[in-house]
Amino acid sequence: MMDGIALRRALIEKEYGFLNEQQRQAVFQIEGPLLVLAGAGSGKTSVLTNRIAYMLRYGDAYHAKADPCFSGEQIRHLEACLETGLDQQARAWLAESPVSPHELLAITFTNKAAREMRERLERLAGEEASGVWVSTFHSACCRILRRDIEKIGYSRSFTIYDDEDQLGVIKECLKTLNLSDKDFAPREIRARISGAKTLVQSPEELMQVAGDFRTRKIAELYAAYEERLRKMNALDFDDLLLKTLQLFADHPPVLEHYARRFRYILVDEYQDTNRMQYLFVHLLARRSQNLCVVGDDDQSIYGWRGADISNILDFEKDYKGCQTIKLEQNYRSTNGILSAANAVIGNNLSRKKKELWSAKGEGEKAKYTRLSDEMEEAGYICGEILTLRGQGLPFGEMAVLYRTNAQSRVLEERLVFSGIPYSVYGGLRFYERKEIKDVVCYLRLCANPADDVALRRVINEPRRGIGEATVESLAAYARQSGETMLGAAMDAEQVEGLAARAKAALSGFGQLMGQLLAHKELLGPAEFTAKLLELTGIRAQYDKDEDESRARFENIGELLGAVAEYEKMAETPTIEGFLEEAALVADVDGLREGTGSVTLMTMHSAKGLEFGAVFVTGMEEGLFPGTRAIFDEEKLEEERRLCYVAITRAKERLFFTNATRRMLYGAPQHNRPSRFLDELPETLVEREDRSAPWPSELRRSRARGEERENKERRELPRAGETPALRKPSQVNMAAGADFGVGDAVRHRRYGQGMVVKLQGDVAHVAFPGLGIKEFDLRFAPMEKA
DNA sequence: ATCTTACCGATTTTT
DNA sequence: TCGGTAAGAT
Repeated sequence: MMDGIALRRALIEKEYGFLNEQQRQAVFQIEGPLLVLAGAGSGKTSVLTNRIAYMLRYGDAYHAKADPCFSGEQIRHLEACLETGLDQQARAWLAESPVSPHELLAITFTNKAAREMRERLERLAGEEASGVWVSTFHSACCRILRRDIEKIGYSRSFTIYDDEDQLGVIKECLKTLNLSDKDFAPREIRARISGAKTLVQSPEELMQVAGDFRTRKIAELYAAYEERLRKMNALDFDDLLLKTLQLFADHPPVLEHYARRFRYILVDEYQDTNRMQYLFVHLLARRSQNLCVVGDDDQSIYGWRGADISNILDFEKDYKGCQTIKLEQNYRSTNGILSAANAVIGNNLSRKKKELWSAKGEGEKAKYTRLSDEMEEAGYICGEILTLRGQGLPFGEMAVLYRTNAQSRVLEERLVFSGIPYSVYGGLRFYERKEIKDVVCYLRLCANPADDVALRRVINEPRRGIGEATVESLAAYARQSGETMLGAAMDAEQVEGLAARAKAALSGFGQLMGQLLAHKELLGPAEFTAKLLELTGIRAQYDKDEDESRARFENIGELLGAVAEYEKMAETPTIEGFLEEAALVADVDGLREGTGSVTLMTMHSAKGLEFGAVFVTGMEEGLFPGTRAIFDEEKLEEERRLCYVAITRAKERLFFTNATRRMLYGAPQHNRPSRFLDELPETLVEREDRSAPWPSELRRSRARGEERENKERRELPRAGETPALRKPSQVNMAAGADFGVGDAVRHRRYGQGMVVKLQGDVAHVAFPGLGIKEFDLRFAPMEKA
């Protein structure tokens, strides 16, 4: 007969019998650090949610050393349960000091992941689940900061700036520092500042490590940027984490409070954490050591935005006594697809070895097809899509993946032409639309009168005759009087050097804001927003009989709907609360699932999704892997991981395509097939070359017997006409040197190459590792080497 | 102040 | 090729 401990274990194992051995191990291991290396499609979310549900219900019952001391009657009942399954009674007896919901913190990267986890958890654990903090890094930090940010010198009503707002601030800073946005592209500055913040580097620290003039200037910009943000009581997305770290560092009792509270912490997608996120988790978990991280180093594809893969690779070093569990059984794909994925990723050196397998059969072979150009590629894909549809696969189960968004256009054209329903993922999100952002900025200005960025945006929206010059005078006045711009606008009469008309316009705006602020006190968020639309004239502005106006106002209607929805849901609804939701939960109109259309998206955004059939397009050197990755081993490995992610999205069917010749950014490219294709074993892929010896548009026009127009298209050399007989003036006018086939050349961007073909003004130049590119010699920044 | 035309530059993206 | 932005016209 079993003892109490063994019986308890047996029962709990039975209760979680739907999980595999490794998954169960991960669920039951709740004390101490735990690293779960979850391969693609290995049931990671299931482990995460079941682990939480297990903790809430059973505590540490599986590993508990204390004898449960069951009575004879209990034992009889429980043993019966071993056969029949557990009932409520049995479950209650098994529990061993269950974890309380408020001791749990589960962190994800995206709102979508948080929502999914919360939903699944509620299904598993019911009511109790609502007490668990399931949130993104950013919203967890936001919550912490709303409580205590005053301790580090911000007001609790701080505003969150998105990247567009950031650019505005950076442009302002460039002016103050007298720097040109030509030399310091605002987007680059933003990336550099974000990079520094991600490394938890202050402006001073950046200045200290700055080796060159440029970086020193960037450090100055960073300092100015920080100062501006602080004045405006605003935080950017990085600040949500950074300021939380600062709060923890400067006020240990605050950290103490959360570290004590969150005895159990789970982090999803750990391979994507950056330094700030690592530290945040580390600080909270240092005391309890009950930290469970789940991730897959092979799916780390966000290194370029600060994700530090060594966080997951070094977890075992950081957390002594850590348990590591690998989930290698895949529940998504056929073995053929998994072997392809394993083969590709096996070429990476810095990784934890994993080998995916599945209980599904071998499945259909993957198919690689080489086409002539991107139009042919798109056409081929449409053909295959229709075939698959004919075989009964719904459109909604198919995805076309590409490396860059620019590739989607041609695909879309062909899909429309073929009458295939599709939806493109990516592009402008709801809260980034102009009309929405305008309204949101009015709301923001009402919530935080110091939000000068919002003011600049709305002060002349709709048009009320306040131009750039007026705004700059206002800003100057505000700067020297130490007021906010709104404050300055409210006593516009004081502002010097302004025409009477400008002053009048400014005070008009000031009065408008005064009215709005008064109404804000009296009305609920939804009513207030409606009022705002009237008073500002936004409603009137869009009240025109044009399609665009109507569409934009419809969006505003949706925004009103979102405010009303928020008002219904929130305990104490406020404009501030709504704005926080809008800033952090930007996916009101995310990808509509189950719409029965083919999905077009980048390989990056496909992470976490799955489809019956997947097309991985543009498999070309220079595109995938991209030019920048080819000479950089680390970047190349990240591209390879991206390839792995793309492949593992497929459940049943997998297609690779590429084109001999591709128009990219208006310039024709000739790329060799991607090296990732070479890494796929011959036995796993069926290869077909459908590329034509001539460019397809040429073939088409020939077939139609058309005359080729000379303007854009180049003439092919005709028989009897050699390049040497061409008028010299047409050859290399600007280049100043005569090029011939076989010449070594140096291109400003691509470096050393060799001319392989000359057609009039067009030279075909081969670059090692990059393939052949075509240049118009009259303009190409290229010289003889 | 606002509208129109010439340029430049260009992975990947969430919060 | 496309879109966003900067200088020029009205």
